[in-house]
Amino acid sequence: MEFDKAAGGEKAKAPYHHGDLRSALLRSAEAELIESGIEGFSLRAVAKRAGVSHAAPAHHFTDTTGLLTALAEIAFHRFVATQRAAMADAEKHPPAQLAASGLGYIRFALANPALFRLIFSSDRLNFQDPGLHTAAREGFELLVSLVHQTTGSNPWTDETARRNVDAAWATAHGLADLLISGRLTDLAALPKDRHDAAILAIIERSVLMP
Amino acid sequence: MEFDKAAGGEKAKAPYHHGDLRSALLRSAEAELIESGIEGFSLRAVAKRAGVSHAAPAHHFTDTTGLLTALAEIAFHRFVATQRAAMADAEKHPPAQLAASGLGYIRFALANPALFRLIFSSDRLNFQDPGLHTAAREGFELLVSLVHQTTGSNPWTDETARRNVDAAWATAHGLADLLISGRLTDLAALPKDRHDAAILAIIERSVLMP
DNA sequence: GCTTGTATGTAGACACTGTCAAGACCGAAA
DNA sequence: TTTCGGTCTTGACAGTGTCTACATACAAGC
Repeated sequence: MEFDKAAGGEKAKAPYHHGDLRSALLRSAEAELIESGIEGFSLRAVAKRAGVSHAAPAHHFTDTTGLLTALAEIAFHRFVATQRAAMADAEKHPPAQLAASGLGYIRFALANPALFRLIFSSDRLNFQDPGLHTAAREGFELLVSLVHQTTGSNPWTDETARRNVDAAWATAHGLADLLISGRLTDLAALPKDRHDAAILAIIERSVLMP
Repeated sequence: MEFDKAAGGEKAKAPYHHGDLRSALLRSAEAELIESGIEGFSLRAVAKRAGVSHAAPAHHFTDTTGLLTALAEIAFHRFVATQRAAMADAEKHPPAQLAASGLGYIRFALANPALFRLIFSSDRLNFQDPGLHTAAREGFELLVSLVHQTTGSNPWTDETARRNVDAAWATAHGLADLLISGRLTDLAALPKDRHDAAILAIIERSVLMP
């Protein structure tokens, strides 16, 4: 059983009150998701991994949906952070930034397939949840602003620009989803530089410049 | 496909031997999948819907994976058939045929979101199964041949052509997956003709002509 | 006509699952 | 000290997949 160092510095004997069970459960939930997939995900396994009673997760997150929703919120933040990191490594003019964000999108999926599946293909998430809703919106707004800068048209008002958003999103998303399900094997097998170059090329042509 | 054989209506008294339980179970499985989603899918619910004992499905399909794999095989055939139907309605020159197949791809997803999710996002399928493997390959080969005809290069041998396959597939797949998860709401809200036109335009630019 | 074999289903049991209600524990406010 | 609210455990319940043993029906072989 694993226990993180609490602020009190207690050891050996587990105290009745965990101290930071909420985040420990989220960590266990991610590990379980990676190991068993969404369809094999089990609240009780999460509890066991955290070394806690079987009903503890429900106490913190109401039910399975609650726990997965909280985890999805975290995942979304990491997802957007990965996109921003890829952007930081790219040239600073808009088209390159847009393509780089797509590359980050795909990198996150490849590095975290279970989390990617969770946030995009699970029917056990509550998108009414304000935290998850905001986190998801953050990613969308990044994409919109990148398309805006790249094409010079505002997707919030211009329909052609909005179609460019759809196209860029779909291209990156399709590549990500097909890659993690093992369906673009030869693209996946390319060495990193050619792999990235191929992806960037595909994403770039998805947006039509005016 | 192999669904309806004996269109015999429901009898009042069920005989011990159902007669065509295998296909009845597949029909029930599809209905259950639509109603409960993959994550809520239950063998026992399928059995109950078919009016049969709880262990009957396992007898025909070994386990849950077996039943879902058999259903996925049927779904793949319908999926490819929908693509071919869309192609039949389109102009007969290659680029239009390729784009139309993508439109069919997306139409199937919108009409059968549960089946689409099953064949593309489930970890409960056995792709080693010959039937499923063949069915899946059929769709891929259709795409490859369309890209071949459109660009004049053979994707099986030419790498650039292969990247065009990746791009076309990813674009259609991304649009499909995002649409059925309700993420491209304004594209989805367009009237049918403009909806189709927008999709065709996005798919067309995904493939780079030589 | 029989018997027998084999498909096709059923019935029961087991270890799991999520969720609910009730209680045990602990820190701190009163 | 007493009380109280939040944290966590315990026990129960119905529902799950899958295993085993058993029941039924149909079509051969004699």
